[in-house]
Amino acid sequence: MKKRLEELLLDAVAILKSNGDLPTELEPECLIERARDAQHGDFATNLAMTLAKPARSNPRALAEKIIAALAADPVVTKVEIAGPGFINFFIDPQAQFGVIRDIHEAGHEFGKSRSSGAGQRVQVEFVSANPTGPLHVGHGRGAAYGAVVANLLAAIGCEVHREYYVNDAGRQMDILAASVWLRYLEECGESLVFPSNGYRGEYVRAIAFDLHKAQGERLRRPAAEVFAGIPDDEPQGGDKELHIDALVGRAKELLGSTDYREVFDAGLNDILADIRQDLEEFGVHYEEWFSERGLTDSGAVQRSLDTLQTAGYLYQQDGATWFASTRLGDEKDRVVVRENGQMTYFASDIAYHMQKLERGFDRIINIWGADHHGYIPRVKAAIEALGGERDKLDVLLVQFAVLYRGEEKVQMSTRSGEFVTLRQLRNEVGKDAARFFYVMRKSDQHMDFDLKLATSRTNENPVYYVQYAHARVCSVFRQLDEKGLPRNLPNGMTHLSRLTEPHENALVTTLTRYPEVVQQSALQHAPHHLIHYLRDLAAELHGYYNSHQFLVEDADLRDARLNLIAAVRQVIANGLALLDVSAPESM
RNA sequence: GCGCCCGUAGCUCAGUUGGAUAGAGUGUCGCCCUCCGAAGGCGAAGGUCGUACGUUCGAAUCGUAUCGGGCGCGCCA
Repeated sequence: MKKRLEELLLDAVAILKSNGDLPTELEPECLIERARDAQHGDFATNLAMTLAKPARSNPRALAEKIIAALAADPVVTKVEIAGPGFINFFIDPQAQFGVIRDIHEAGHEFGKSRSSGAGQRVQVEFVSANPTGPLHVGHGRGAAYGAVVANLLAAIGCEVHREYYVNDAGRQMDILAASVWLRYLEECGESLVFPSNGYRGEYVRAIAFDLHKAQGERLRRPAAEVFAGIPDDEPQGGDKELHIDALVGRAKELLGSTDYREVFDAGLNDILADIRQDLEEFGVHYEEWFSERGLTDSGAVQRSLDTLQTAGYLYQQDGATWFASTRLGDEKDRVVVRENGQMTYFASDIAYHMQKLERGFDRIINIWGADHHGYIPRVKAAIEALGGERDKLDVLLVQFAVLYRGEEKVQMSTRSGEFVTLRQLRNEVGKDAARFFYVMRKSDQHMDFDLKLATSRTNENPVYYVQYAHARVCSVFRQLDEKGLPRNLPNGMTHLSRLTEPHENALVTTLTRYPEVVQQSALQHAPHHLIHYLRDLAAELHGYYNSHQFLVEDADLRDARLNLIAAVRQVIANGLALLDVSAPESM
């Protein structure tokens, strides 16, 4: 419908150009918008206002000329000029009823399109939390957001590749390995002081317990030997970083590389398996789990550095190797190889993005916690230095959610290991509410997540509100059966013109908006638009339900109304499916 | 100190990329079940869009300044 109006307008502009009323070189950006207010008709354009200045004419006069040049269309019942020069279009309500047929025919496909995505290969990397412990509620928002963005992109025709970057190398993982081993030694009966900077969570003990069961005392070393000559920990007046690093070194030394790897992998595999299961249960699926360690093993890291070297972006200073990212818009240059010869995390990330480029994605989307925003310029710089286009990469930032239980803020502390995990959240509020709440707000905005509200089974809860609309339609159809009334679907389609109530016209208009909403949400990576739409649609359904009886005597009207509410049910189900929230038949 | 994000109804948030009288939900108050599910609906009240200049036909939206809040500024990941 939008397109149709745009064509009408462009034709009119062409006529005015040939008349000499408009300069021929003018390229109008034809913007048709949906009117915000029903009084302004269905669609509006500000064309006359934007063209007024170059045409050296006043907007309202120009608008009249445009309207005069406008070809007649049976669908358009009225065109009028309003306000400073808007042209408002009124659409014949009957003309929109086709959407009910469309929805019925397309079913769960309704709302999907191919035009804007057009087979683009898009990679979406999200969550990618270090496998050093279970996912917490902060990761949950990134998980829900990433999964829905991926669904939305797929719905507009993109070929989506969902990926989790596994940070299975690096210092944090070594610290985890050391933590597991020390807990294992305790399991063996050794007595020791656990490092303040180690991973103190209960899950580490569990891993150590299993390790002890599997390996017996084989990996045991006397605590005295382990701690001999290790610099003091912070509580003893030392440096906790030096302390833990020395313990990592000692573990490698005493265990040897094979056994150390055994301990390391025990931690990694156990936690990764937990994360995978957690996400799986949350409805988050990946095409690929990409290993950081694999980048080093395959030589990709070295290769990416060589590329930068040849391109002239690397230099030596203070014994380290630096990437001259300032030349590509970063605030300072970054170290890629440390003085001690070790690669930095950033070096792996350069290699990872090189791989992303090499794999030929048309677009690369990274979803990060908002606290990483300072990291964007250097990654974009790396992409450019590697010969890629920096605009291929979109970094979408997700702010952390602050949890509340009613008025009361839920305290979280990573240090003590007593943070609220995603699993705990799911157990408390359920998958549907968790997913809905996480994407209800604009992603780069702080949000308050009220656990009490998410679990409440009342009208305050927006999840139930939308789901209830779906269940309510299902209930009507159950009633139809119970009353023994027939339903004739084709008959309803031929009598859609019986739908003349304002509620019905409004609902039909809202239904025609759905594909636009999906498209807009996808292109803007903004699932909250979809949520708002679903609430609007549910609200209109509830309003309709309260003021009109569907199961009326008049079979033609009844069939038409049933087709309408069935279409509403379908669209709600489709929207909830994109969110991966269930659409229950009864509640 | 520098950089990025954010200040909209009592509270939580939208605002279609510069458009028409700034909108929802919730809370408060008043109504609506002999009727397909009241987990619902209808109505009322509630605003100097942080503040001040500026850009133009027109600003919550763009620019500058300022106040307030968050985050980031490692040879950590």
